[in-house]
Amino acid sequence: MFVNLNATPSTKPKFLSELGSLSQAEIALSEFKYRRGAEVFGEAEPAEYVYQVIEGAIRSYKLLSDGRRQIGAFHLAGDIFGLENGGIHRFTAEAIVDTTVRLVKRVSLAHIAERDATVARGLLTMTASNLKHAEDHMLLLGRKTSLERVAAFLLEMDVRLTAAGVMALPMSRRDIADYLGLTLETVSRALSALEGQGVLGFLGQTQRQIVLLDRPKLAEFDL
Amino acid sequence: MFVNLNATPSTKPKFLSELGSLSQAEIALSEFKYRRGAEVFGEAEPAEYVYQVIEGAIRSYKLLSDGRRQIGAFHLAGDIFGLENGGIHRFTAEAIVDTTVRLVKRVSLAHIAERDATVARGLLTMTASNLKHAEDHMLLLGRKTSLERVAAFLLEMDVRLTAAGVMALPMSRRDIADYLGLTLETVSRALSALEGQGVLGFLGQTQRQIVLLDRPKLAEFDL
DNA sequence: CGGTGGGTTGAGGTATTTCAAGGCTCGTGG
DNA sequence: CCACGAGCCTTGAAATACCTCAACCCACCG
Repeated sequence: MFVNLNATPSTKPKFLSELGSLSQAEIALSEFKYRRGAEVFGEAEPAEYVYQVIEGAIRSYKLLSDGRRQIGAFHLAGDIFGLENGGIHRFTAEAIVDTTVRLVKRVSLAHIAERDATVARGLLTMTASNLKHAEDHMLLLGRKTSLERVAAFLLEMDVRLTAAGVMALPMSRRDIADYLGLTLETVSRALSALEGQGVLGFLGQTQRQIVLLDRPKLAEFDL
Repeated sequence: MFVNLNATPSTKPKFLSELGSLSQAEIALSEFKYRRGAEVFGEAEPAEYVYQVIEGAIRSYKLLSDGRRQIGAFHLAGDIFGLENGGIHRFTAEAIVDTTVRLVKRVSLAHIAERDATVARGLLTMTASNLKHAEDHMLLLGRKTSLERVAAFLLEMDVRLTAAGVMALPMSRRDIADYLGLTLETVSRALSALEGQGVLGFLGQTQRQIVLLDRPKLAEFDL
């Protein structure tokens, strides 16, 4: 669709080594670029590739027939996404900002896993780690208050993308809201509340750069 | 703790064949019985066994420090649970009613998967199917209304345990509520509403036996 | 510059929770 | 055999956390 591609068969199968430290088998690798907002793949589409974010950020989500959206995960630099055991994608994936991904053909991966137990174990480990994330997120969505959700979100992102003391969020308030099962206003209010309590501060006026001033206090909100 | 055990080393490794049609390797198998309310394993405990429900029902859940509970799944006859890739349980599992389980030592399973690709694939398939369930449940918890959640729950249970036209739920309203991220009163009201609309009816006065009178109409509530 | 895409904040509305009362079933013990 | 309490469920009324609607601000961009 908007697949603003930029085919660049890479020569080093570095991707594999990320995928759970695998063998050095040769696999067709390419890099693609997606523009902000572009769809990488759609829910229920056959899964032809597995992806790794090189730079940028991806959201993967499900939609209800009336447009309600639930984001299941954000994928940041280094993350692998689009891995499906059955051959069908169960989320739609979109670039949040301009994003570069590396990709491998799913079938060739399955092929390799067939004879290489290390690769097979890597696939299992990745699936299990996605499962753990989903399980924790169920608890958040089912039982946590808005403040607790936002605090948990900040703590999660802090680990994943704070550099030089500041966390630069690629996603909008709406994205955060759809990840946390809230509205964007509620997210905004929770962030303001945390700012008011001196737990965090904003940098620049775009409000996407956050400095965590009091991590221990923030952690108290995340039960 | 309450492990009301009833050790009975089984002789037929039928368990394996359930686990994704695997090989016929010999594995130590046992059956255990848990009384209603008994804990099978606790969250964060080392995972020594993998379990299969023979008869009865299990709930697995997470707790917040203040007691809020989120049930991640119900395990009914035939279901396998407690499978962890890392060696630690991420849920507490309890018997909802008197329950018989079969169990295998986790390590021996991992051992077998090491050399038998079929077993390894079975583990991956199971993990992936747990993941799919969790992903769908995130959408439910994050974005569906109480009526939609209850409708989805009934449809899920209908597939899994309706016999002779009636669905006999093993779990209480509180369990359902903690599965759906609601309160027990809200669940009760939603069920009453569906009954009022002629979508379902109750059998007996324990209210745990449900007859689905209008499946298509019920499905309309599940977006 | 005007418009568009965020973001914040206020006011009011509402779905769901909380609190409370009452009913039914079942097991236990007098 | 009946009384009693515990567990479970339903229903009503009141409270509230979050949502909706709306106004406004700011940055960015053609």
